[in-house]
Amino acid sequence: MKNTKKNIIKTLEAMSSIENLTMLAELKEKHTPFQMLIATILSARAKDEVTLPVSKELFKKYGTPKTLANADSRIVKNIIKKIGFYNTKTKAIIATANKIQDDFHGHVPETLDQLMSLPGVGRKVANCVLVYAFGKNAIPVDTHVHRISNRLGWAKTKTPDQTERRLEAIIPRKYWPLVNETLVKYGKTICAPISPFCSKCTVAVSCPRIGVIKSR
DNA sequence: AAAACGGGGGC
DNA sequence: GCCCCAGTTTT
Repeated sequence: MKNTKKNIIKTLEAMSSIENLTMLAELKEKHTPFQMLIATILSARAKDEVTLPVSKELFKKYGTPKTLANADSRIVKNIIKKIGFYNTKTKAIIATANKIQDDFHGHVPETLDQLMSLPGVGRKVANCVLVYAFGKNAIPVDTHVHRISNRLGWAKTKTPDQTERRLEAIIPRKYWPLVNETLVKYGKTICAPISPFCSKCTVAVSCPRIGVIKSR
């Protein structure tokens, strides 16, 4: 099957049959943009089942830029310890809270460049905040999106950055926010990194199986 | 381009 | 006990 825009949209719709929301889509319901930002920073290379409860626990004490900016790093470190990379992440989220206070009047910025200027925020986290916290058009590319895009032949790329450019070129803007949500859900369940459940994949017919890229 | 950061969950 | 996990920063 050729990678026309119509076919890609059809494939995305076919993959969206999975009913569970991603962690970020779930968090969106009851959390502020600042809390979405912090939870997204914390989620890097960590599992949702750990990140979710830890984030909620953190927000009980430090749920605003003001409170987190002035937090005791030892207490924060202890709360988020289970996530891993906790030294780095503690420093990052406190510094980010301070920068939001000092440079952005206490509000999470809404542009990609400004978000990426925050400590601990790279392109993926910034794009996630744009999509999940502010409802803007962007395509956050994590390992799931990168892996599946390459398996399906939508992209033949080495880096997530290249994948993002490619997807933005071949997918109409109005579908951009769906790409991350759909592919992450699909990647967690069917199109797994190591042993994908191809027998249960509803879009296998569209999958050229151009090699199986490494999990990381 | 490669290394460092990391505890917890799954098997 | 070993491997993996919604990346980012530093070397």
